[in-house]
Amino acid sequence: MAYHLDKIDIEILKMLQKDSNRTTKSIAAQLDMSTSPIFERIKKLEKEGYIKKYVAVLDNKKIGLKLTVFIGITLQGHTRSYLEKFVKEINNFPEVVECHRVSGNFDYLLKLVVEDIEAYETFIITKLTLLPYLGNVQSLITLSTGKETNEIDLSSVL
Amino acid sequence: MAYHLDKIDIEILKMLQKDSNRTTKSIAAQLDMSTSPIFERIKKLEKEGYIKKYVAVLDNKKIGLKLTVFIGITLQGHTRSYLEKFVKEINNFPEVVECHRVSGNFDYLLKLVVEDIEAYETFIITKLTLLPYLGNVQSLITLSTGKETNEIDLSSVL
DNA sequence: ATTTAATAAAGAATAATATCCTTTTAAAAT
DNA sequence: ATTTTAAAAGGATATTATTCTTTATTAAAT
Repeated sequence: MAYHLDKIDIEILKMLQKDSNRTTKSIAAQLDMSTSPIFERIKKLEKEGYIKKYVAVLDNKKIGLKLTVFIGITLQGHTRSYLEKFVKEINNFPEVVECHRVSGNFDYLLKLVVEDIEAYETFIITKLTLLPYLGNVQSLITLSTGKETNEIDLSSVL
Repeated sequence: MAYHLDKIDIEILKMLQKDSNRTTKSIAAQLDMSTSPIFERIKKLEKEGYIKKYVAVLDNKKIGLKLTVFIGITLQGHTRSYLEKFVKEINNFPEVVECHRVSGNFDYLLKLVVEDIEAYETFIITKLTLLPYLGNVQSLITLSTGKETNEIDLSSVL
């Protein structure tokens, strides 16, 4: 039987996806509760998989990875085994942070984070175009980013 | 004068962007150091902005947000003030997790996380299409996601 | 309505970690 | 060689996470 999120769980998730270093004490204070139920709820949310992990969010640009690129890709073949192989290969490329199979004008949409245009081109030449069955490839180079977060909208849940 | 990252800093960042709940003790052990320099380095990485924040990564689907959509948008006008207004409006939409100004076939690329197709359509009708100067709008509906992370490739840095 | 059972919260005690401070080491510069 | 600087080590303290026990609340059953 599946565990169901209640209003308090949602509030906890909202806080933790904004700042996971919040202490149980501070969360408890905000929700007018004691620390134990907060602690237990968080543990349950982790165990049940609602919280997948805790990570540090880095400043890409400051660290030297100044370029984000989206790449739309169409494939020439669409056999199941090939699609799986394609995704598997893509997963080995550390520059690729996202890979989505999509409907619409492309088969796949990739998101890359790299140092600069040169690193991008190197990726295309030495990695991407070596994959077989590659069809059309169209890149969207990011000029500026107006919003970039991982925070999902929990207000619509429940 | 800017602070410069050395090999140890990079190693710390690698660990923390995989799992920010690692204790300084555990990081220190892995790097064969004592806890104090690790602690001080982390504080410096935070203060200098290399680490922007710590967040919990949630399981979108499990929580009920089952659909990711990318939307390519072209605008009819391109005055500076309008572009700024556009981004500002977009920032108020909690469904939108990313908004990039791009070169290529679109002016903007958005990433949305919503409950389902219905929520997506509601967004389009009640929010997106109300924005003025909107040109072409093209959606890529995610069918499946082969990779989705925030981990950037630090092996290329330094 | 009353009792029972089950669940969640509260409160207190302990263990582990973060945080701070002082000392030591190592490296660089004079 | 000596001085100066920065980083690391080591230890002490304050917070927090974690565990356990008790209390309260709710729902179910009689």
